[in-house]
Formats: sequence, structure tokens, C-alpha cells
Amino acid sequence: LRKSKLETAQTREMIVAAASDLIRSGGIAETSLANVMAVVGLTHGGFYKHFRDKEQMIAEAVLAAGEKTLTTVGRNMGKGGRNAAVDSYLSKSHRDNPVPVCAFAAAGSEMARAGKETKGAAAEVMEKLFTTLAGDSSEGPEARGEAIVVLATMVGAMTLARMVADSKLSSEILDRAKEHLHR
Amino acid sequence: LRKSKLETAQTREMIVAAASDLIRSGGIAETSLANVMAVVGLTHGGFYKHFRDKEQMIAEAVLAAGEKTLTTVGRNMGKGGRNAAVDSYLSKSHRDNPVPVCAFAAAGSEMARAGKETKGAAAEVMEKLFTTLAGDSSEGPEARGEAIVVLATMVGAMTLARMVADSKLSSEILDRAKEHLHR
DNA sequence: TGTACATCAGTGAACGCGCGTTCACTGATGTAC
DNA sequence: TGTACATCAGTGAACGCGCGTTCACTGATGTAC
Repeated sequence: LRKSKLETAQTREMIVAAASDLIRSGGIAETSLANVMAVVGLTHGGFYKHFRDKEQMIAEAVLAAGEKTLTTVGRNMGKGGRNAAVDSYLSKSHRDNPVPVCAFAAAGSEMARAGKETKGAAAEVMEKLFTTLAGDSSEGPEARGEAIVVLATMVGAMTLARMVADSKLSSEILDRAKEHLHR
Repeated sequence: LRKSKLETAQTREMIVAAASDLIRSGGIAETSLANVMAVVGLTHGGFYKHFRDKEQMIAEAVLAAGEKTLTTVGRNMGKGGRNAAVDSYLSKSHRDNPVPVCAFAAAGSEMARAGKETKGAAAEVMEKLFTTLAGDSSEGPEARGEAIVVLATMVGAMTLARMVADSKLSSEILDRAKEHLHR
């Protein structure tokens, strides 16, 4: 049952959005094509009318997830500067969210072993995040370097905080990282 | 063909060591029992004479990998203090090592979704690393908090550095993190 | 504007594969006498 | 110390399952006249 061009484009976007959610909640390996298509409400066979293979979808989903992170970080930067962005990222609600905002903390070590397309998408998102975290140009030439450190610390702290079951230790990690990154 | 108690204990250790290597090179999901047993030189059926299930082996392997990290970090702390430990961790050779020293950077996001035993092992390793990175007690009461930040930044920076294919950007991430953590 | 045909989004069964786990079996090790 | 038997480490086939991918088919959409 052929669909209109508009519907086809919408379906493609829905697949990418579903994959973006599943990656952030369960990582890349657990994001199966059958699950993605089921979320969209389609059967898995139709997947290949939209994508060459799983890798292509994952790469686009990483990009889409990145846009979500950028929007959130950008909004917080606008509201309360870098401290606000840091506090939001390292909050308990972000740690416990079943569908976290940041794909890097949710699937970073998998992306490190992913294919070219996925790593390219990750690099693209990372560069944009550095720019956003560096703030406006009045921040000086050190701003980019600082932004790199801020993102690395946030991703590492969130990953460690999610790795431990003990909530006291987990909170301690988030709190020390927040303190450290405040300026 | 029953083996002697000594041989049985050695086999078990070899399985854990093989799993530790495979986790650090390919993560948890890609570490299949058949691969682990093949590395040891056995067939996969015998696995269950040593472990209840995959989870138990993974948890022990995380602990074993942690001991490796602790030894390396401890040795570098002794030789050149925290700066030396940071430089070694964030070196290009650690980034490019097919069997990296640190399981947290290699499989952190997978550990965050792992079972109780694995997360317990991760927490145990983490506490020991905090103590080692805090140095001797002359460092003051801030030492533990600093150690937490140092580990989070190292794990995050290494994960980000491995995620990008562009080696200029990857080196930039490692260098900014090293600079930042030096004291 | 209406008709005839080509296109193609989506279906659902099928493929080969690797996974974790189970099991009957083998024969050397460990133990009881 | 020697013998008889129980134990159990390791084998290799088998299991059910979910994976990514392919394919013949359906029928609405898009296009050419």
C-alpha cells in the first residue's frame, strides 16, 4: 500500500525519532530494527524502503539525539549560563530518566566502536556542543578548551553515576562534578 | 575428562582474564561465552562448570579489569604523582590500544545498564580508584572529591576521544583534559 | 479532466547466523575402604 | 599402598530465540497521455 510523499517523509522522521529514543534508553546494540519499527507502528520488513542498513539509521538517530541535547543545553545556557546547563545535565532527574537527553552518556562506549557514519555524526554533534557550551564570543580564546573539558566531565560523571547502584555514591559523583564545573 | 583442582582453579582464572580482555576491547555485549571459551582454548559447553551464568562472569571480569587499572594508576601515582597517572590514562597509546587498561571508558555505558552483580563490581573498583587517585592522606579532606572529578573527566575525555574519527579533534580532547587536570 | 500504467511503501514469511543455556556422555581425578 | 567407586571438568550436539537482511506480493500513489 504505497503512501504519499508527505507520509513517506513523515514515516522516515518517525523511524529516526524512535531510534533516537531507543538508543538513549538502551544503547545501540539493544536498539533492534524490529523494536524501532514496532514503536512507529509498522512491521520490520518496510525498514529498507527508508534506509540502506541499520548503520545509516543509527547515524541519523545520533544526529537527531544530538539536536535534542543541543536544544536543551542551549536553552539552559540562555536561561542561567553555563552553570545552569551543567546543573541540568548533572541532575538526578537526567540520571534517572528512562529516556535521557544525552546520547553520549547513554551510548558513548558503543559509539567509540561504531562505524564511520555513526562516528561522523557523533563528531558533528560534539563540535556543535562545544560551540554552544563555549557561550558567546565574549568568553575569550580559552572558551573552546573549557567547553571540551566541561562536556568530558559531564559525560564521564553521568556515566559513572549511572554505573553504581548505591544512590549516595551516585549523588556524590554528580555533586562533586557540579561543584567543580561551576565558575 | 575431569581436571585436577589446581587445573580447575587455573581454568576459572583464565576464563575471567579472557573475559576481562574481551570486555575492554569490545564491550560487554560483544563478549560472547563462545569467544571467551575459545580464547582459553576450551569449548563453550564447559562454561557452566565454572559460572552460574554470563552475568556472574562479567561481574568477576569487571573486578579483574579494575585490578589492572588500579595497578597501572597506582604505579604511575608512585612514579610521578597524579599528573603522571593522568598523562598515562589520557595518552594516545591508551586511546588506541586494542585492549585498553580501563573498562569504564571501554564499556561504561553498558555497565550503567548491567545487572546488580556487575554494577556492584563497578562500584567496588570505583571506590578503590578514588582512594588511589586521592593519593596519601597528606592531601587533605578535598582529596576524595578531587579524585572523583579526575576519574569522571578522564573517563569522559577518553570516551569522547574514541568516538571521533578525526585524530586532530581527538587529540585536542585528550590535551585539553590533561592540561585541565594537571595541578 | 479522465484513463492506463508504472512506481513504490508497507506486509509478512523466510534466510542464515550467533547468542545463552542445557544435556547426555566421557574419562581422569579424588575418595573411601 | 592398592582397589572400587563417586565425582565432575570438559565435549559437542541441540534447544529456542532474536537479530539484520531479503523477497514476492499488495494496492494506493504518482505520472504520462
